[in-house]
Amino acid sequence: MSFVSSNEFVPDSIDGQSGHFRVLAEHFSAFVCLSNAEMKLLGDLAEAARYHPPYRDLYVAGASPPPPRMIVAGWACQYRLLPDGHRQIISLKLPGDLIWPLMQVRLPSSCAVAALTELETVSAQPLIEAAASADPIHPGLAHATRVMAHLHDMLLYDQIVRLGRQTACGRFAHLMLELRERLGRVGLVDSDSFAMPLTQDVLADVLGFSVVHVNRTVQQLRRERLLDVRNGQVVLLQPERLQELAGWAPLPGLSVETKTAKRSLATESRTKSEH
Amino acid sequence: MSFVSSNEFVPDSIDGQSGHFRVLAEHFSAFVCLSNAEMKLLGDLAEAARYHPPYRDLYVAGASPPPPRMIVAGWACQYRLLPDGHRQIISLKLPGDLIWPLMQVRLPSSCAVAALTELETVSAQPLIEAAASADPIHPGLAHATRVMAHLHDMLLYDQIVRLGRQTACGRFAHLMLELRERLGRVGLVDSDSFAMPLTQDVLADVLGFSVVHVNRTVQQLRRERLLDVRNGQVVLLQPERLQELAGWAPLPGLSVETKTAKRSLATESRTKSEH
DNA sequence: CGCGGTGTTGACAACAGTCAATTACTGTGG
DNA sequence: CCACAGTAATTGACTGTTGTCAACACCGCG
Repeated sequence: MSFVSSNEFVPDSIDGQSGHFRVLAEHFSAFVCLSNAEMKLLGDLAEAARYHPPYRDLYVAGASPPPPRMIVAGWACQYRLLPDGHRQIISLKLPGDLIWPLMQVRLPSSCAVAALTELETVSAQPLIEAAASADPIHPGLAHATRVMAHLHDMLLYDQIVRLGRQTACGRFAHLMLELRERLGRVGLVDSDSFAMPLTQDVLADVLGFSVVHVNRTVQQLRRERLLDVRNGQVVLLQPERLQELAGWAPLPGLSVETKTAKRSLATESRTKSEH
Repeated sequence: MSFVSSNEFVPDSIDGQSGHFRVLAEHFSAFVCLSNAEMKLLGDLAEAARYHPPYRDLYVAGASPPPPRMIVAGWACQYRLLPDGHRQIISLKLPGDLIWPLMQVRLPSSCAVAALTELETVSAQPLIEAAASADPIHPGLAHATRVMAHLHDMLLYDQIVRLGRQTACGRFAHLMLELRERLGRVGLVDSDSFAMPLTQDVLADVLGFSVVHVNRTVQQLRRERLLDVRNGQVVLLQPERLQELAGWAPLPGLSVETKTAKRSLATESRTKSEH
């Protein structure tokens, strides 16, 4: 899988096939130790990448779900259009991500999926089948795929918290921290810096802002020397302060459990007198 | 299952056991036709309801997930607390809903779960097992459970769109329409009116508002005679106008497919010149 | 009767969207 | 090499929305 096969239907190969395998291998290895047979399966998948041009819909809301695929290069998103013309991006899909998380049942989704950049995907059918099986041939792939599905849900929760309860800067910082973590799992982060091929227009639809306000927020974070976003490159200048600003907490169960004081709803004392 | 068994650990029985069975049966029947054996299984489950007092945590974020349970009476919610003391409710859990949607793998969730009212739940273990099995003994239960999991994801998408891109009134109206639909599936809606046992404080944390703004929004909708919320009872006065206001679209695949003009991201023309 | 929780209201300030214009960057063709 | 067009980023002015604070009304309950 280290050779680059002829790719006649791949106008601009974003990355070599070996890069595709690397993404898959790194992403799965982040959750589980794979056997040689499982590695080989990923290698086989990586050889049959399919190209998708940028800004093209991969799935239209309400349609019958196509066979599942996994991104090996490029970014995509899941989004919804409102009658008034507004768009909300539900989630960003990065290399290593499954495009349709819905694996339990083949029902149409209320969200469309579109490529945000040039995109290359491979079939995820074997992974889905492994994860659905009670006694899978490839237990490592099965487990990792289930973990990824769980992580997808956690990301949706994060997105809800961002949109519902965070300030502009906190929202932006939180998203950048999420991207660093996710891209880090597939080896696309280099010392708190990573490529983010999103226009401010797209960022606005992720964060629930107007384009202008995305810009204002970037300016402010830049002025305060917390992070820099420029030419599709993000640099986290002060990750610790960003985490504080964003109320960032690492996902439980993946890294070490943080023993921060957990306040329950019952004992919640968000009363007026507290301030 | 029509008799009411002695319930010593149920201080205030919200509803008889037969009511519990009714909720389960109606919810599953909304998606699939159940066999007699499957009905019997639900009946057995309904007899062993467990009581939870209001405003008590059922699950603390980061903890190891307990065995899955399904609500048969009362409301609960999944929520997250931020370091600054703010709370965001991720999703509301109504009668018929699974409390932990995460069925693929037993990993800790980043969100806590709390009862919002007096609550009664039954074990959902048989349902989870059926849904996980490739060749389940109870195919109806299996399929319905998978559909519910899918619906849970769709609800998260709706929540994201509400928080990200809808106006205050639209947000509120959208939530009320969602509740009508969900409660309608378990027979808890009576001609566009239903019980909603939520304080405005809780609504604020669902909708990402301040309490004051929830109140303002309710007032406005009431003034415009679109809906009325009073004493824990919601009345949708003009459902059609509310749907328009909320940009409401029925979920694809469940009811008839609406053939509204779908605009793709690629052909999107939300340009400046359009206005 | 007083108390605590909830709902309601008004005043004010902070935040965020809209509009419109300008600048920066890119690739194209001459 | 430059002019040009098109996209993206940036900025300022203004408006509308939403949060905060503070006070008050209502209600069930002891």
